[in-house]
Amino acid sequence: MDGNKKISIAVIKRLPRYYRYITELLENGIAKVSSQELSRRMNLTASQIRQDLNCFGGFGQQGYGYNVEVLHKEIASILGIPDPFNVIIIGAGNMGQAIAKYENFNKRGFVFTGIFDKNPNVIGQDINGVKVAHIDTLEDFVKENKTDIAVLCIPKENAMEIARRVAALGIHGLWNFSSTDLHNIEEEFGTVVENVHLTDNLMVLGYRISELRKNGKN
Amino acid sequence: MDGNKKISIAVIKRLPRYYRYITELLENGIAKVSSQELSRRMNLTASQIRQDLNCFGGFGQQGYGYNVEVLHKEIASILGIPDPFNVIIIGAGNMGQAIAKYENFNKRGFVFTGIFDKNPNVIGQDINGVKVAHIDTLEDFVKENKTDIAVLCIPKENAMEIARRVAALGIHGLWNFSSTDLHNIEEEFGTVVENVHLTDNLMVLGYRISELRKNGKN
DNA sequence: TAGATTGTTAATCGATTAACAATC
DNA sequence: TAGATTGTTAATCGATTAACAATC
Repeated sequence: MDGNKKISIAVIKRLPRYYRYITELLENGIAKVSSQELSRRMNLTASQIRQDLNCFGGFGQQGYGYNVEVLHKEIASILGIPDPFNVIIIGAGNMGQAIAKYENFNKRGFVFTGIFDKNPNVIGQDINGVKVAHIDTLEDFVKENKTDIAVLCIPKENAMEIARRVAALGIHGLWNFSSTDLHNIEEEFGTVVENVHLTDNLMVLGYRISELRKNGKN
Repeated sequence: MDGNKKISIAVIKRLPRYYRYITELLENGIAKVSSQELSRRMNLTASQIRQDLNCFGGFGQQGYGYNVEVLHKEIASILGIPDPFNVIIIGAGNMGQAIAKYENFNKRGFVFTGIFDKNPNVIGQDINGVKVAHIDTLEDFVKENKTDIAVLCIPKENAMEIARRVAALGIHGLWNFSSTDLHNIEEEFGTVVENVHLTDNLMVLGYRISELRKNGKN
């Protein structure tokens, strides 16, 4: 009765990208798109696009293709954009501040509601309309303000402790920028964790450059 | 004669994570580790660890396991850590500055050498020991200073133009933070591109939270 | 109706896991 | 030598691609 056919993470990771392309088509006033046309633009196979979209429903029409407006609305709804997530940031250092000021998140249904730190020098400072609060006021804040996601922009040494504190408050999503893995948080608290291991990603780039030079050059 | 068995990207993406764990073992003075012990710590199968490491060589020893110091050195070498990459940043906005100030990159062999912008208000400003230069001086800078990687921290509207400009200068790696795909750059210039689509990643988190609430709660 | 394009099943490909012989 | 654990081959699993009947 619940139709849970468990969609694979590979498909889910492609959704935001579909959303970007469909939004662009919509903004350019393009009314319909076929899987073939979209495959050309996105550099995917048409087959994969049809498979992916069909995980969520038959949004297309045989002989016609996909109505861009319909598809845009459907993907937005799948991604939960219609009702926004409230986001707090833990750590008002360089990365925390950069995220707080990043305007794109708003457009995608993420609302920045609070930022916390333990450093007295930044507490009270205004960042994108929100005052940095002391980390010890976190619990009170979350009790009074619906909070969906906490962004961890803190050194890895404190990451685990803060993650447990945040998860214990019933916050359902953790966006982890501290370069460490948050073991057992998902299992223990049922909190969802997404990691942004920037250094890891940069190292992959480094590896690929080395390969390129080894193979391409000589 | 070149032993190019083409290592899959899935394996390469795990390398930095292996490196983190091995570094930790090394710092804790642990001399040896078996694939089983590592699998427990990293939450991977021992089989996968052995397969992965064997793509690059037989670093272990039957009946013993892996010598941590050896393994650390080998992975570092695979990732090109021994000889550093010079990195410039294009765009001195919030994200560009956060990256410029991020200390972890240094430890992993990435050296911040320049930062460029077109906004007169930030040009000349000192960021982590480097002065923001005008984007028009980019070409001269690269001619005089070996540059391996350019980080794009600019709005998506300018991303493609700047990417082509950077690639045309012979810079081999592009780390793209502008939320757009840099079509054809790899093919046309032979430049390696790694994308950090932060908003995409955040949207995946949003999706997973929605699923959690739908399935877990009722 | 004829043409186009989806939705969906089947075939292929690649990545992960299991098993075990080699060997320290 | 006996025990442990790798390196490596084979089996399994899952994701992508191809094919085509359904249908607009």
